[in-house]
Amino acid sequence: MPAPSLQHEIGKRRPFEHPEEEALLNLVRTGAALQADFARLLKSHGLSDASYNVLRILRGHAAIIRRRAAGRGKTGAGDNGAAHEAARPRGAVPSQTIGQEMVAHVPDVTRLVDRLEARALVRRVRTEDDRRVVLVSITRAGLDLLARLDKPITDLHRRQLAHMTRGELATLGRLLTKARHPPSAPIPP
Amino acid sequence: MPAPSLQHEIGKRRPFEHPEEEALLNLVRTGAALQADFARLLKSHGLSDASYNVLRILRGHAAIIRRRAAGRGKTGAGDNGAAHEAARPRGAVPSQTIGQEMVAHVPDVTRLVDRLEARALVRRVRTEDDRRVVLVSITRAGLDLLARLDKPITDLHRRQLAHMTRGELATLGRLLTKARHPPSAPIPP
DNA sequence: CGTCGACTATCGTTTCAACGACTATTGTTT
DNA sequence: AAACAATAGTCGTTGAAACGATAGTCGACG
Repeated sequence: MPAPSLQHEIGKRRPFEHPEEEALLNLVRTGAALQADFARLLKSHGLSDASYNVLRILRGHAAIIRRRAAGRGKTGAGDNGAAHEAARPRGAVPSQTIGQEMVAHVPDVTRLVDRLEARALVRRVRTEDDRRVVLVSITRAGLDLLARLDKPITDLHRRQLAHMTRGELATLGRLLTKARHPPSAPIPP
Repeated sequence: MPAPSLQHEIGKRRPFEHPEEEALLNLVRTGAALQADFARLLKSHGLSDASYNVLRILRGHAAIIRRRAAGRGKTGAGDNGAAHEAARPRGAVPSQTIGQEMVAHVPDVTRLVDRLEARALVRRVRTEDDRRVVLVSITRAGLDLLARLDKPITDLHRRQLAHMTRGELATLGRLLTKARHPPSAPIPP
């Protein structure tokens, strides 16, 4: 069965006037469809897209600390080397950093962290240095949840595009990156 | 300036293990970024993505009626031929149809139509035939709003992908369509 | 040393989406 | 014809996103 045309798919009665419009709609729809499956998987574990993103960021920073410590040898330098998650969490990042690294700009990290903290997936700690900032770090429970999600997510991703060849994926990636980065400045507000 | 790699863009520290994962993330992110500009344009006119979609659907159905009437000659057959928007609206569709034709599945068309009706962009009418169904049709104000949006939207779309060649757009479109339609059944619930 | 300006995070509020329960109406079955 | 199931839409409620205003804190500067 050949793939149905986009025009037919959305019940459009007139063909597209410009190839840019068709490609754009195609791109947005495809992205949304693929992400919908992803979001459904997350929701089955009680996570939204944004909250999952926060957890991933926090795990990433925790991993940095862990790698650095490992590189310096078993005995941690400077921060000392408590074996398990200490009261002073390693890999804690200010809320602001979370907001910057998120895929979708979320103007209210506080509420997001609130909900995660209520479920004990993250932890909040105030620093002595700068009492304005609140450091957020992922807890053991949060790491466990992510670990449980890793395999299903990888499987889903690979399954979603399993029917594409390596060459197609490479071409697609190249074109997407180019599409996202116009030579001129991004669209003005 | 070469396009920055996706890996660097999201602050990822490890390269992607599988090309599928990278392509997928790239696809989702690109679609979201492009749609964000679109949503911003809509919002500047007080419309959300979903409400715009509803209006487009209604206009599409109104256009069908208009085209049919024109094909049959000036004197409309069956539905009669009032010149301007009559009290009994042409091109009215049940709410259920709207829900089916929308790009994103919205489980509550009622509220969506509520808000549009409150702004006099659509109109609700009950049929005599089946008193359960509510027919929705677009008003003159709704058509005007859409008309005002048409050009900016087309411009935006073309601008967003203006730096791609025809060949690239064609290839991108083909790969996207293939990506969205795996040979196997879609991802199960 | 006190004040001003910039910054960080939180909170109040409004708006919207999602899920489910519920009412009204139609067609079907016996 | 009466009971039944199926359908179309509405409504209540919960949860989350968006926007703006606010309080607390730090650094610089007079």
